[in-house]
Amino acid sequence: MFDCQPSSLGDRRVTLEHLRAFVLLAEGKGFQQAGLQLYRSQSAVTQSLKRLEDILGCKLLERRQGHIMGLTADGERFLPAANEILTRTSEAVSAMKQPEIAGRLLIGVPDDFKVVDLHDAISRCAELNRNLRLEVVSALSSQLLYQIDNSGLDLVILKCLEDFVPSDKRWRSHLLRREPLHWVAAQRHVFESMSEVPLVIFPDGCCYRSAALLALDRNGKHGYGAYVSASYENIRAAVSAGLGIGVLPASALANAHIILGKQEGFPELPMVELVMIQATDKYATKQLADFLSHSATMNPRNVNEYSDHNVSAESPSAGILG
Amino acid sequence: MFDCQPSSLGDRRVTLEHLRAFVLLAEGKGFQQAGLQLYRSQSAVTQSLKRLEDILGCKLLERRQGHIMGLTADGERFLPAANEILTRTSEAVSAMKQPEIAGRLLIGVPDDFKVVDLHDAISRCAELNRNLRLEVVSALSSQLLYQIDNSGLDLVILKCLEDFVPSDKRWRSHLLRREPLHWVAAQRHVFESMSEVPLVIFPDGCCYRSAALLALDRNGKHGYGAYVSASYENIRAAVSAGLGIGVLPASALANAHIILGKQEGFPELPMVELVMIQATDKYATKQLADFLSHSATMNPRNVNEYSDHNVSAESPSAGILG
DNA sequence: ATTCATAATCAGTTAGGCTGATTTTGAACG
DNA sequence: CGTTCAAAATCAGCCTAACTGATTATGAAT
Repeated sequence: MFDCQPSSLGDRRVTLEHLRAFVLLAEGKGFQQAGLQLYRSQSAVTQSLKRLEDILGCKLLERRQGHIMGLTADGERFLPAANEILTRTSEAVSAMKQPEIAGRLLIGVPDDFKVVDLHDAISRCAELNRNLRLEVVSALSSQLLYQIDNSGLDLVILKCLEDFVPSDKRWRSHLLRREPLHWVAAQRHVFESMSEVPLVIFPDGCCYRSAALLALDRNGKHGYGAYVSASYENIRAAVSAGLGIGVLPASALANAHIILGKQEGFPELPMVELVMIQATDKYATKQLADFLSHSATMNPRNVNEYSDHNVSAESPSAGILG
Repeated sequence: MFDCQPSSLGDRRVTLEHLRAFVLLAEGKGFQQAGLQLYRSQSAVTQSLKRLEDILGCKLLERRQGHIMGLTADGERFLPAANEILTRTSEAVSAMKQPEIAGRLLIGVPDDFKVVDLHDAISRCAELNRNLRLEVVSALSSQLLYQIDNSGLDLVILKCLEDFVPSDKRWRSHLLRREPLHWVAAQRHVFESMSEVPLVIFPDGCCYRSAALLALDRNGKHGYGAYVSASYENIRAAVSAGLGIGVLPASALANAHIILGKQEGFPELPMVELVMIQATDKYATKQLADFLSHSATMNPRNVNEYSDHNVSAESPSAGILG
């Protein structure tokens, strides 16, 4: 009965399952869908979240009864922590399931990609394997590929277009993430009406850039770099400021951005992929690859968080404003 | 049946209760004792740990069947992660139980105390309360006390002797930690045989220092600073190197250190306390104080970790001292 | 209004985990 | 060596938290 002793162990009533339910629900797919992923009934998910809310003493989900819902302010506050806890647990457990990773490994990561999550995952891996020495090299995706043979990289993570995924038979590669590429801008533009397209774009060698130029070419249009930067922050800011039309993957959109699609006459862009390549066949390389590919950090769910509060991007929270 | 789907949610079989059992057991108090703290039977704890070990696929505890036991290498690897997960969960949950902390608070922390844990807790608090702006000021404990009135500090954490705990009625204070102070050295020394005592000690203003000098005084001995430093690292190293006799709290001992007690004729030292004082009566100050005092980081269990592997500090290795 | 899609509710069932008793183990004695 | 002791492992039965399935409630869309 007195379940709530103030022991240093925290409130023992919350379980990881509660957090999982919440995190899944926070994606806004609904109770039914969440239940499917948890191998539980819709009813169970409902009760689970209710229990969690009871324990925390606050509502987490905004439910305008009936259809869809968004997160409450409290929910928004709790979500990052819940994700963090689940990620750490998942990583710690899977790290224990295999022998300790030891040795020295060289990792190549793209410097034109949002890599903070990646860095977190790498550092947690090092924490769980104290005898593992990791060295990270950062370069443009296009260059990393060439460096594999020269620089003795063990594991390489790079982004590329679905049309051109490097598939050397010597290497094992894993698809970490896959998402659509979009034309984005601050306001609506009509493709046909533009003679030249002012692009807000990454430097030469970036595959987003080549995809964009190729697509324009095919449609007999000419694009020019109105704003070029290797930093996501800058690119997003430039697009928001209306300096031109950007080319960004779904996860990198700021909420001020508008997607230019068929209606505006823009050609379709290919999917982009984040690929991990095992360049050496050391056992430790394989282990590290396993760790990273299983890491929840690589999960698209954790991707869509930016500096600006990207609250419930797809729920009708607009209602609050109007 | 197929409980182990490789979903991004991790292995759903592990529960926080498993981790709690493990963490408690890792302290080496035994299954019975752990059960008591968990309000469970010894049998339940045994089964819980067994299940965890089954799931992880490795043994965590070294059990020389019958009596006491230590951690296996795997257990050693898992413990920090388990602690981290429990700490974060506990903090996140208790943070949600109260309204968000907002505002700007000034915290004073002692710079002559091992404060990394404290810093971690503070930064996690800031993460859970994005509208809270925390500013940390570091100073000697003795100085912090005087600064309360001048510097507008909201919350002050300082160490002091049990004999002199500042207890102004205007302030609410919490005891965070309490532990014995010891004379320590690299080898055995006999108190009586020393004319002057070479001390490895913190600078003037440190309460360990005053406690030591007072104790020597009462016994008609004279001490001098053979090595003075404000850094714990330096102090420990100097003691290990045999430069003199140190005065350290239990949690700050390196494992090469020997405690000099009654047998050697050394006088008893007072207990030292880590005290937190609410200097302003803002609501946010109270909330922050609650957060920090409930934080598992403040738990003595998490304290005893130093650079050198301080494995099983109080298991039968105590025999070394006696 | 009707339909549809979804979430909430409720009662009955189930299974995971707990308890309490018992057995096993190893250490400490004489 | 056998005895005693303390602590962990094992086991069978039980209990409760949580799940299921059916039903109801709700709001949006037509």
